[in-house]
Amino acid sequence: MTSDATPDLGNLFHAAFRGLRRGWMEQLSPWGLTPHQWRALQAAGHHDTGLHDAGPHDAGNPGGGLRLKELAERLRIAPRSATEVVDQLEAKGLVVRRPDPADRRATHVFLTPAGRRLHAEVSAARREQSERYFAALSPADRTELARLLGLLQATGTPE
Amino acid sequence: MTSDATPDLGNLFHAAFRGLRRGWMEQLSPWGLTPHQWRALQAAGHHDTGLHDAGPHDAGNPGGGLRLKELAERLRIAPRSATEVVDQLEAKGLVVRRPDPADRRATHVFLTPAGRRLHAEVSAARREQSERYFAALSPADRTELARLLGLLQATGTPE
DNA sequence: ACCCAATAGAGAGGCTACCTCACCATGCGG
DNA sequence: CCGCATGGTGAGGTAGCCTCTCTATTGGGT
Repeated sequence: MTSDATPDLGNLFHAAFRGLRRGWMEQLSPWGLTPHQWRALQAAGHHDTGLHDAGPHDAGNPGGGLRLKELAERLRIAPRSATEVVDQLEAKGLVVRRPDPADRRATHVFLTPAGRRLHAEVSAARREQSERYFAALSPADRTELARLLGLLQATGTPE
Repeated sequence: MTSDATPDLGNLFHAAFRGLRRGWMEQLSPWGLTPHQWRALQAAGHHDTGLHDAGPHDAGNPGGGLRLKELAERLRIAPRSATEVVDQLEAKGLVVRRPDPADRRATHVFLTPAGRRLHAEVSAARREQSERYFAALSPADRTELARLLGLLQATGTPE
């Protein structure tokens, strides 16, 4: 290539990330989830898990409900596309739609027990795979990497 | 969630990488290139740049010639899909197809002068953007990051 | 020298994940 | 009660990828 004097962090980053992502996608397929479906499930689960019954500060947001609009924003897709992802997850029995009692225009997405279970399973598997991937690094190196990535994320993700 | 108990390098990695990639894709659009088109151009240019950039001294063995099959392998797409990408690049006047004189079944892809110029431009712009992205890190940190990514790439990318 | 499986590329057709535009029901300030 | 904004979705389009199939070639075995 051009020069190894300039390691080109961008390329390195890309190459390294690809290894992680490939394993990640292979991880998903046994469960029949596409990356986006997983992300949606995760987004819905993020509201659901642990925050359940949290209540008052989430006005009219009963525990696991994520509006489709919000979901679209999180996945950075058009609202219409969020409808599709939710359709798919609903067809798989992983989530359900429930009307927002406070705003009857809005629909909330809830994880079903199956959805919650699968979310937990995939989370665990993903963590384990991630663990395996980063096993090449010593604990000190991992800490260091986390620090550096944190720096990048802080400046690189304005929002 | 468990996000602060377990730093979860995977997530961190993903988040940080996304910042880089977003900028990268925005970088491409002014030139009317999709990420895949750029990757294909780069793959073709990889054969071309630096090796034979000035001289068509061996028109027989294509200095810039990349078989579509090879291109497909590099982009990790089906051979048929490589045809499409090359079609697009050819329509833009960035590459040309030329038959392999040694194997008349094969077709080689060459960068046109315009393609070579654009490749250089985008490379420079990308490097600059990358530079800006990693500006959050001190030189020492960058070296460190490069080392860590190198470790990951080595083990995480078997091929 | 020939035949036949293997290979390179491309045509046809299909799938999926996105998008935009139009539409309906609802909410809310006048 | 009206008019406009907002949440979700039906309809329809596009881009990128796939597999299946076809043609032209190549090269090894007999």
